[in-house]
Amino acid sequence: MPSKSAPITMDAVYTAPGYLFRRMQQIAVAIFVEECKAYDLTPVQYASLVSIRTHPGIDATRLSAVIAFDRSTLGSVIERLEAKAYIERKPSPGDKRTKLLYLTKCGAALLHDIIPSVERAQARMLQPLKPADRKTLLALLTQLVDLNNEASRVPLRAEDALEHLGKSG
Amino acid sequence: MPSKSAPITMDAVYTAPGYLFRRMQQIAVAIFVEECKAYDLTPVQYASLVSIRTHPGIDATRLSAVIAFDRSTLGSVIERLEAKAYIERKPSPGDKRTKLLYLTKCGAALLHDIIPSVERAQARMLQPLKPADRKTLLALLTQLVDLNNEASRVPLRAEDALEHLGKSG
DNA sequence: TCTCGATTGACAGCATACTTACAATATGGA
DNA sequence: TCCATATTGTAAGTATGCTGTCAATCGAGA
Repeated sequence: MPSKSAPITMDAVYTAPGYLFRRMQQIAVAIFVEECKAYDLTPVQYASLVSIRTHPGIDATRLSAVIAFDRSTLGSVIERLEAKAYIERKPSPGDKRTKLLYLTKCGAALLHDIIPSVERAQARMLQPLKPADRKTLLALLTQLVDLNNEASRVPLRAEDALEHLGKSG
Repeated sequence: MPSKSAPITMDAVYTAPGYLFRRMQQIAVAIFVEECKAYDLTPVQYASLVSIRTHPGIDATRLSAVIAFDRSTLGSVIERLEAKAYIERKPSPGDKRTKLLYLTKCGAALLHDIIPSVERAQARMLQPLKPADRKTLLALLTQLVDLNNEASRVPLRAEDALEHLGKSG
């Protein structure tokens, strides 16, 4: 029975998974922003651009499902990307409510140019670990994120992206 | 069957460490908030309370170093904790600039009561993994966060907390 | 066809998380 | 002592990330 130490020490924080996930996310964003400084693009904006490129003509709601990103927040992200002329919003011919998203030439060029920086950032995040440990961590994290998908407020729904192609198939 | 895959697929996002860290952080916060719903306390507020309890009379700047939390953001966190009467701010006798932070009786009681919920939340985050994998993931993550400490905008400085006890040593 | 429930984008509001800037204060060296 | 420099809390501004709500619109069933 440790009588000298306080009933609750900082270990209750430092060793908690939630704290480590928060710290790691902070670090990951800091590294990403630093590597991509020249392009003034955030991780979320990058993920949005990649998704729109992969699914041209996707609407905002489906995009939010594809990157597991809150629908409300995504509105302002799209706004900023449109302001920077990286994407275009066009009214849907079939549905007056939705606006379809497309990459502009400028956005496609940016995406092409930024890839080396993004890859450098992703590599830097794991660099302190031994190569074998990097693989292990990524595998466990992929597994955990997948198995916990429904626990998040905005579960990933990758298959939603296909719906705008037609719902027959 | 859709057309051929685009030059950049969503894998560029889904398999990136940064994306996995962001997802896992989202999930962790969602689980924490859900488990602690009855107490209306966020993860950051919880970490702040534990730190103030461990280091009574700490000031805001040092607190930010102890939980690796941005100094500016911490201001509003402290404000909210004070508004809920969980902590008190008292002017420092020696330094007119700083305000010292103390847990109130109400705050101490809350901290005592919320612990089971917090532990349930932390357990739930890793629950989908096998016990051995949980240990591995935590160990690798702890290592990675520590080795990447300087990469974050607000590096953890746990030893800073001791300074308010006197700088003679 | 008409109406009810669901969907969509927009908005307001709260809580992190960061940047820069600023005034008040403290500290160390000339 | 005086002054340059540093620290502290605060604030404004930007960007996630979530909760609600709302009007417009759509779709399905009576």
